[in-house]
Amino acid sequence: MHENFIALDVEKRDRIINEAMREFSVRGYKNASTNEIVRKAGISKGALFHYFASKKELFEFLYHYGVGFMMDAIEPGICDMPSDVFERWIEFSRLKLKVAAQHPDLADFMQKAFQDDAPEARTLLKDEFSRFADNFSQKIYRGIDFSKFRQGVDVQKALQIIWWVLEGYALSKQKQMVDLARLRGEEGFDALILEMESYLDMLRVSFYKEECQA
Amino acid sequence: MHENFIALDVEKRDRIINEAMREFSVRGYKNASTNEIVRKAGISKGALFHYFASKKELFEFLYHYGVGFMMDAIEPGICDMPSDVFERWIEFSRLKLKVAAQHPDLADFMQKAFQDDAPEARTLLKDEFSRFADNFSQKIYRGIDFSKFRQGVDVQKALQIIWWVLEGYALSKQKQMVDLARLRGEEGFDALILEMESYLDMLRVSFYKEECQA
DNA sequence: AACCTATTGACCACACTGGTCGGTCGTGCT
DNA sequence: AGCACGACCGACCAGTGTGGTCAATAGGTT
Repeated sequence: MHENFIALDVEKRDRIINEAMREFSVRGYKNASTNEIVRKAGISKGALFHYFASKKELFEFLYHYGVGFMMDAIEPGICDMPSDVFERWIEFSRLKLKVAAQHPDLADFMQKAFQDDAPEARTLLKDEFSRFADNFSQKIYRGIDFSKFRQGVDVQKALQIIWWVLEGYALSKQKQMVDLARLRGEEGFDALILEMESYLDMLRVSFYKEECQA
Repeated sequence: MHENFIALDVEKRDRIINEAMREFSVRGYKNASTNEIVRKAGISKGALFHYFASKKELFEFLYHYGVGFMMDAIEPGICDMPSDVFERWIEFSRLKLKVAAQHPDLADFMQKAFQDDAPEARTLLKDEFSRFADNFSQKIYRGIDFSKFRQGVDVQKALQIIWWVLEGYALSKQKQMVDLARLRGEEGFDALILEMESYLDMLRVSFYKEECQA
């Protein structure tokens, strides 16, 4: 269907993808305006509908593209994850935050698209994402070394707390992340990850047996 | 300005307030439709513009009303808060969650209204909310008993963690809260608060000196 | 020249907007 | 009864923005 589009110059194609994703994520499927997309992407209305038969098809392409992108970005990094929850989840968060910092439009789009309630946006593609998410949640929860936890600690609750702290940190630094990634690249980003680890270290002391806190 | 509206039958007035808040919160200021509001509230178009001179004025009324409501709901409960962070913040969360469970439209509206980027929605009223928020953050942070924390614990980070856990819990149970509040009232709600406390207890053990964990 | 394809942007019918206004109706006063 | 009043109604308005179309064009290749 989208041979025309795929054959496009990479720069132009990426510009269209980015602007379209941004528009969809900011205004939702229904209120997203194709006029606005073509204006921001610097192409003509006709061109957009030359590449994609309809708004819906554009959305579906973006969704498919987004899932694929996320897969490629995260999958290789989580093949063999350590059995230590902290190490594992920090690594996972690092990967996730890196994508979110380097491709904020794409990350926003995927998040919002998943919870968009316009019927046109609620297509079979959700299944695609679900499979992808299930795959991940397996890799995230399967094979954690529970023996490191102190006796008397409710492990399920401990995991939940660790997760909330990771999410909380990520959320609180979201905007900073994007700016930092743009201005300073790796190093500024790594400093934030380090700070995130310092929060988790406090939990490690709390939840792990003393001999497991190395 | 809104004497007509205020003089209205309470039931009708609340219906309009609720539906209007819901519409604004789900679609944002700009995309909210007065047609939809009157339809859902079961009044005529003429009536709405009889009560409020314009869409903007309706929004401002709702905002003002919302701030007042929150004040009345939370203020009395946080006058004399305990110096123990856990007790204090649990109580605060309880109050906040209760409002959110019993008046979800209002809670959503206040949250979304504050971050709406339509210029009409970014009025001086933000100041009103800011003052209200400052007032709260004082009551929340001022006079906490830091002496209970173990030596070597970074208190600022500990507070942050506690906060993230409270937020995380609230977010994860959001939908459940609304249903539970509607179906079972107090008791179901209290069970959730109890569960929330159990998470915090784990942190109390971690962060507090042993003699302060009673 | 002739042909081809990618691209343009003026244009379409239409959906829907916030707001208006002539009119209806119930109520209370004279 | 006649009258005035004000709450309320909903058809209607001009305006805006929509997704999508299509004749015209630009630019390259033969």
